[in-house]
Amino acid sequence: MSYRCVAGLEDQLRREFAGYPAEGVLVAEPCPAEMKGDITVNCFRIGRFCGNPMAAATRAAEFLKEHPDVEAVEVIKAFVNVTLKPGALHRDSVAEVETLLASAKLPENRRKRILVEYSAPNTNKPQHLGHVRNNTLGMSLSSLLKRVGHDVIEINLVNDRGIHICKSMIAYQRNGNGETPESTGIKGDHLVGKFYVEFNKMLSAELDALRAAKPDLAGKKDDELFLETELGRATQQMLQDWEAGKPEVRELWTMMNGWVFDGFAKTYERMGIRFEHTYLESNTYLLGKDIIADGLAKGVFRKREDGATLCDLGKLGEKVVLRSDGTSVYITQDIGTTLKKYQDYQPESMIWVVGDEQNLHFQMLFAIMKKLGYAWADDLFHLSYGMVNLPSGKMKSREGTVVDADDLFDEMARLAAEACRERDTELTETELAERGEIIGLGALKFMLLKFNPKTTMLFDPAASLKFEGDTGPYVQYVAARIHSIRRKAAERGATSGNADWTLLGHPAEKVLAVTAAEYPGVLQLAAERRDASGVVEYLLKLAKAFNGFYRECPVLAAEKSELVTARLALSEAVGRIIADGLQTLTIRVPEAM
RNA sequence: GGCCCGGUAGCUCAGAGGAUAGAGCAGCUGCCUUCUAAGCAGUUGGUCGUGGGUUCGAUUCCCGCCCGGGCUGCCA
Repeated sequence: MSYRCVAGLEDQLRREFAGYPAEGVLVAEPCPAEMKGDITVNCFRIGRFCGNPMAAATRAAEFLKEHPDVEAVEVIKAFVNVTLKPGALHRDSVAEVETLLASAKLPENRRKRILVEYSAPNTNKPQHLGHVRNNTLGMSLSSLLKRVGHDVIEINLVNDRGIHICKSMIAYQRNGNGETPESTGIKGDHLVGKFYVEFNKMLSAELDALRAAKPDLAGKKDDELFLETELGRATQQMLQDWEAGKPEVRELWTMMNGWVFDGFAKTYERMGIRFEHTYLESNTYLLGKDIIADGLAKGVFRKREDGATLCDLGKLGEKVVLRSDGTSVYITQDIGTTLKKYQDYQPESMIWVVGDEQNLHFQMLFAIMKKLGYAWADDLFHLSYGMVNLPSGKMKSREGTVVDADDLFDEMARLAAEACRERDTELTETELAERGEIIGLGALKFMLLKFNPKTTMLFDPAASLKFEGDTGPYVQYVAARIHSIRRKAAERGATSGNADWTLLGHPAEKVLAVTAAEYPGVLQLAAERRDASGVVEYLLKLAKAFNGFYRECPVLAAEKSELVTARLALSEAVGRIIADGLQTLTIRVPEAM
């Protein structure tokens, strides 16, 4: 979607200047509010193709002045500010909104099959705000990539085995008294998490006692003393029993993991997440060893004197890929799992949504995959995101300072439902609950997506529970307002058919249309950067432009019926874009607020 | 020590070489018999960490330094 007069200008410049690129370089930008004009053509960008920026601007202004779509042109430095005739402006922006929306799709030859892995929880405790950020980033990125035409496969890789799982199991064995989610009414993941916390308490107590009894150990760290404790040894033994397939351990593990999976399913459902496939680490943790043997034969890896197998990664350093006893390390199974994912789905690109503390790990993983010679290893991407901190500092599971995902959802939904109740006393409890869910969860996701993924963000619960200002509900509110206008228009028999767009020459109408026209470009740029935060910023801008229009230009009370029709058409077009944008971010759109 | 990320208004954050650096919150002023006030209009608030360099032009790119965070295991 582009403005005809700008495309025409580029064609002209191409004829006049031999060096002018075949692919368009001029993008019409919205003209700043304080300047006269609808769109701006920035000729600094094309200066080098046309002599210099000023010459380009002069030539552009000459051409645009004569163009039938153009009402006025003003040149300031190398900026050419163009005032368009309303009919032309709307024709090139919102008049055919379905065409505009469709133009966000990439051409077939640029679409890819992309595997996105995210969430990757452990099954020893419920999910917290950090997971919510991960889940939100992963699902929105997947949705965004699909929106521009890619074939996206969303997968999860659950860490369902290991020493941390055994910790919850040991505590349950000792203190569980046969409790179940059914008998206690506690959501399965929370019940298991309770025993994980209990384990850590018991361990702390034993460590304290140990240090008191043996002063020579007092200076050692908790990790170093783990196997000095009875609890630690029991946990270690349980892990070995699990690996050996000891029936009673496997049985307990299956039961407790089942509880956790039931709990996670509810959390995912509430967020609107559906994975195409969930890999279990208990099935994949042995993968990779055979590849190491191959790599060793090919000379990609080498043996160190002490027997460990390692990979020399130049600037990144050396990475051990097999211990001297021949067992796997973390990266070994990641190598194997990466290959397995490729074999299962043949993606052209793979994305991992994982916290930034694993930046080095992924650099090494990708470097190793390349050294192993896989052609597809050039398109592996770590979507690295920063931690979520609280005003009180970092979240720490052991210190009980985490913000629990389910509790947070409940609180957001409850407050949103309260606000709905104040506005409309007629609503039933069911309706309130539904709206609270849409608005509360929408506000949370929107807030998490507003930040650039890599920034370490601060989550202020008090501020986040407000629904005013640059928030999801602000955008949802515009959707609700538009819906309300449409409903009332329908009641009065007004329609948006055969709109005469030439009537929409009010500055607020033109700004709204110009802003709307930016949407496809915003989606494509966001997808290219693999960062949905641009879409969030854009929706706020569009919603703001609509609110300006809403104030300045009454729709249903316009002076004449033709103007009602045209403004209704503009409102509906904007409503379509807002809904499309929110859905792309996996945020639901309320009909009323 | 080395590598990576960050430092922009009181606070939280946008700004991928371009116009006089933006938004929200907080503060202050107004606006609900008018399509939904979760809204709108206005206003206060800045040596863009710092010192150099490249450029017609630098918050943006390069180098040094300061401050904060992460990583730097035969942990995951």
